[in-house]
Amino acid sequence: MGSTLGRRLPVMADVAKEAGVSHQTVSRVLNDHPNVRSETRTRVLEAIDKLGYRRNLVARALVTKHSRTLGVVSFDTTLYGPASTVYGIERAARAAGYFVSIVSLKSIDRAGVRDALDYLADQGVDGIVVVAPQRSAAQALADLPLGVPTVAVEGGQAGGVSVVCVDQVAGGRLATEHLLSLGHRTVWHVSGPSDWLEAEGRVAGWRAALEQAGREAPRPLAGDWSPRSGYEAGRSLASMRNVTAVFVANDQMALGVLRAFTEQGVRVPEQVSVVGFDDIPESEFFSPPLTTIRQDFDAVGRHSIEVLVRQLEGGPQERERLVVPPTFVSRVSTAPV
Amino acid sequence: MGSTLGRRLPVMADVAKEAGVSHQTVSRVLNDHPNVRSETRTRVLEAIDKLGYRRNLVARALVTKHSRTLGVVSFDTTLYGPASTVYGIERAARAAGYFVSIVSLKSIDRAGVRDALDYLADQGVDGIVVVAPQRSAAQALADLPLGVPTVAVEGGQAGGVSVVCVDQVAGGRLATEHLLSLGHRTVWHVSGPSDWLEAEGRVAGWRAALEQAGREAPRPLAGDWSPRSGYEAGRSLASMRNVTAVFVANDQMALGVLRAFTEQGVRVPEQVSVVGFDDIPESEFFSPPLTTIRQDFDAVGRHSIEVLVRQLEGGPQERERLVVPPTFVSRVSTAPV
DNA sequence: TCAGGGGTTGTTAGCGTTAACAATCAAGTG
DNA sequence: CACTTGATTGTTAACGCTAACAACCCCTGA
Repeated sequence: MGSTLGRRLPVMADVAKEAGVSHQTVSRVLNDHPNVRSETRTRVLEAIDKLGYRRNLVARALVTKHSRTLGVVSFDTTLYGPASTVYGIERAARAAGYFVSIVSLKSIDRAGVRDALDYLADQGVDGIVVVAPQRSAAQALADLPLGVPTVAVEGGQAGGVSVVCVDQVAGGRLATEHLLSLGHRTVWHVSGPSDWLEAEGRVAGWRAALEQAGREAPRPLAGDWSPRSGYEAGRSLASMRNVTAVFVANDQMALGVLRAFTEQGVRVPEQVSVVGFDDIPESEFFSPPLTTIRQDFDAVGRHSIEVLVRQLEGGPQERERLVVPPTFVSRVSTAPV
Repeated sequence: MGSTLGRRLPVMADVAKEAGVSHQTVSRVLNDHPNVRSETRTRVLEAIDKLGYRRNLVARALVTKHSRTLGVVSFDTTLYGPASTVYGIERAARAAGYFVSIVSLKSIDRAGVRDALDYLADQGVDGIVVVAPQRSAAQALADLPLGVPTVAVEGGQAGGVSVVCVDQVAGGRLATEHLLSLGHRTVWHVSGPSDWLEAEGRVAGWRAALEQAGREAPRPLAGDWSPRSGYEAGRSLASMRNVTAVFVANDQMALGVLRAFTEQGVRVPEQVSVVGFDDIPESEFFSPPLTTIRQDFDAVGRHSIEVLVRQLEGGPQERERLVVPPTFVSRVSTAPV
């Protein structure tokens, strides 16, 4: 029994022998080199087909120094925002012919980000996308001397690397101006955690709109993005007499606010108007359906890959900064005073 | 100028020279071989440190035939369930020392699954986790002769491979029995798409509980997991006189049902009781807070990696089938008749 | 004293691919 | 007809690592 079932997977040399050519010619066919006689090409292709040959990408990566793999570092991909962004990234990367290797951090601190980056660099990724919504993550990026092209998503002015983000300030402004245009004296704000750049941007936009209208900005109530923290903020708000309009920094917290108001008998939008942020799929079915600011996470994901691939394939580029505008989504949680 | 700044990354040979040993000894230190004099070891470690050497995992994978990368195929990681599962998988894999490469499908059909699997196999992953909630995906798995160890999550009786899943039937039963115990005559059901195994399991559990109690099962209304489809089912339900209890196959649809009821002036739980499924973070803040069945996605993710790693490192194993029990979460959307 | 054996280290040969260069052949050029 | 040119193919040498084996050390015990 010359060969037991030690069925080794076929390698390039096997194909070469089968087709009666050299392994290099097989390589040429696989890599679409111009100078291969079309007859030879078909012969090779047939051999490949017959043997069920699949090129070994690891060996290829070793010699080319390119793995065609991109790394993604993200924070809690359980949240709708990060999940959608990563989803967009993954699809765009695949469309561009890259694999995606993911690291989800449960907390983003300097050390965590550095570890993740090291981990990916070790694996030999060609480029990295860091979904870096927290200031600390953005900072960690700044002082990393890693030799791999990197793009930051929501990374503020993240040092040294290109950034793709949604214009949070414009979003905050949009929400606040809408409320003001409805005749509300002022607008309260339930913010995200203070070390998140997105939270900061929304606060800035809210404050700017208020100032521009000559209104005083009340003290914002700080949440942590969770429905529960929104609920707690909502209870505070409900107990105050003069609140008629609230801009909540994300839809999940807005849900909590709505719940608190309902419990306290505060009617939305009759007594208080509420605007959220994100436009998660659920918002349309809240009670009442939530007016909110929509972020195009998919576009953010796609753009980040575009920028990264441009850097990868077009040689060293200038740092880019790509800003995606948010849009206003009108539903029923807001009404004139 | 002998060396321009052609700063090549250091390789093992460089470390070897620096430490005055052979490259093989460096390899031995890196791989924790027992027979290395501790003095030599420290010398090598120092050289590694000094040069900032990092082992090239691609070269290593080429010779060992192991990439220490696991592939994950999932469906729409934007949904809470898949997202949480993948999150659990990723963390468990990393803890076990594996990288994770992800492919998110937008629609799961046979061809899509096959492509994804091929794609990952090409990349040289050591094992694959397929989050295969649809019947078609599970079937695709059945007739794949791929040589890579694979585990299916929610894959029903997926042919040939080990499966980790939540006991959907038990969940459906739990929900229905709760409603029945509250004195409701019968329980209506808003189901998920019929080609999803999870949907099917929940229907089966609901039907079994009803039968066991000697009640007739009304015709289930089919949804597609989205809040909108729940909303539509809710409108139908609201227009019917005899509905007092509804088991909805996921929390998002339950939100839609709640919304429809609110619009039609049907009060929950006073007039109708509603039970959801999943226990997403928002459910607690629905109006009213939703009684639901909790799935431990994190545990599912962890277990799938455990099973896979066991297969990877312990040689060929028996097919396993690991079932995670769901739990009942009582809130305010249900009440006695 | 010398054979035997474990601990420690070095040498050599791949892993499967692509890059660089050499070789061959047919076609055109003066 | 010798000579360049371009297309096509083959040969050889890496890429950076680990496995297998060989070599050497020092210690033991007869």
